[in-house]
Amino acid sequence: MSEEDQRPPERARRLPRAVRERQILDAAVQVFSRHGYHAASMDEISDVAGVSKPMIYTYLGSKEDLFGACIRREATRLLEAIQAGVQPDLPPDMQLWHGLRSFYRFVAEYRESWTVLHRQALTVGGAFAAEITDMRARAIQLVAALVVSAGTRKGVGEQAEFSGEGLAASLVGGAESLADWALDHPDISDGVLASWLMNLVWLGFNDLIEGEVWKPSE
Amino acid sequence: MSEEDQRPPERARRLPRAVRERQILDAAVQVFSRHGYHAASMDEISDVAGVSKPMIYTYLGSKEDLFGACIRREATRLLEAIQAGVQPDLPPDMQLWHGLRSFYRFVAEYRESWTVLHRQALTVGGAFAAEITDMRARAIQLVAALVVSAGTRKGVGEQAEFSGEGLAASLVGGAESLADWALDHPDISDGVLASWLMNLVWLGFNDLIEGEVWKPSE
DNA sequence: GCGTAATGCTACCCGCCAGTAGGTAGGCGG
DNA sequence: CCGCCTACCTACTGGCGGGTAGCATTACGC
Repeated sequence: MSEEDQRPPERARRLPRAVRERQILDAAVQVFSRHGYHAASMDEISDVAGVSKPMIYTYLGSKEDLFGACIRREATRLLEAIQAGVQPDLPPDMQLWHGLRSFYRFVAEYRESWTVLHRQALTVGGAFAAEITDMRARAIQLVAALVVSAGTRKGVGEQAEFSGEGLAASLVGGAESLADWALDHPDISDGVLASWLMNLVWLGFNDLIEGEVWKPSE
Repeated sequence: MSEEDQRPPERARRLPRAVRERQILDAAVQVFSRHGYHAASMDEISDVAGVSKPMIYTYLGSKEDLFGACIRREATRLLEAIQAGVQPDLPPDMQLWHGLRSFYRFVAEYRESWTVLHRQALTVGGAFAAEITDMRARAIQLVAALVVSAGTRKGVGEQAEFSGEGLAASLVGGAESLADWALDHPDISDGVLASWLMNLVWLGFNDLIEGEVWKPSE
């Protein structure tokens, strides 16, 4: 055996900073999504990224900074994915339909991003929890606006049984929960998932069991 | 100043084991709900409980054991609270209504229990996540049974647009999410919360914006 | 070639925290 | 008043993991 064979197994060497940063962020999202913020170790992240630990610190700062960078990148991805799918000039139900489809497509494709944002981010006390809560609140406001616009279009104001924000909160939560459920049922398409939710919230059980069906109006 | 004044501030002494265990569990739930499993320290728990650390280990075992004990106690409490409220011989919508009310009453009264069960338990990998997921799955199955019974009663089978389990998952998720939302709006009564959700899932937006209202059939 | 800056590493420090060793004190039967 | 058990404590250890000091190596401009 010559010493030539002894070269270590092809660890990519001397890459530009931007590329390394992306590798690190990818690894971090993966590890954070598996273990959560506190149980994740910088050593494991550096390992998965194929990079030594000091690199992470020189490029992206402390563990908290790194987590923040992950959260912000994935949150941006998610919001952009949804906004790319929605068309503002459609009627409310069709807007909701497209938003939901984009959302479920995103969750299926980037399940680790979703896990970090949904499950792990809230468990880190302080600034991040606030940031995530804020983002979620904005999503709820958005849906609430949709709901209220659907309502006022028909001339219905606020009543005791009809709070836009409360309804939007349940709807968003229902969508999120169905996303979690779908993680364990990967064979169900985003269209079907969105369809279930549309039928539930737009028609309600009462109409569903009468045989009515909501369908996207071409 | 006599030495009499120097006695340490009345830390209750020589209590029977059962009482101490309850104190410890109460403290643990409180601390876990604030910081999550990993960020919570046994020192803080022992401090809050008014007990030294070795007591916890002799009475309740390791940190993981302690967390398990918390989870199981609170889960039992929650399930019993809900089952106490529900009456099996009522029609499906009224069963759901009573279950929801009990649920929201519980969350309002024991918000720390709810936080531990809902937010923190999933972040501990391994056996607990599975345990919680199982419990949640049972809840979903229960609701699914309710939904399907409401459906078959009307002669509706499974269709592409109507999956009992998927619908139940979104419903349970919506209920949980609304519970979280309600934690920030403590002035809203459990009845109102349950009412919103009933109107959403039983009637749907389409009927709601037409002015229809679901009310408990007393 | 040759400085210089960017890329990248090994090897360490140190604080925090789960878990424990070993001892004290109060009640209780005799 | 004497053993003895149970309740309870102070004070420690061992290691895990965030963070860093200091050095090696390559690219690149001139």
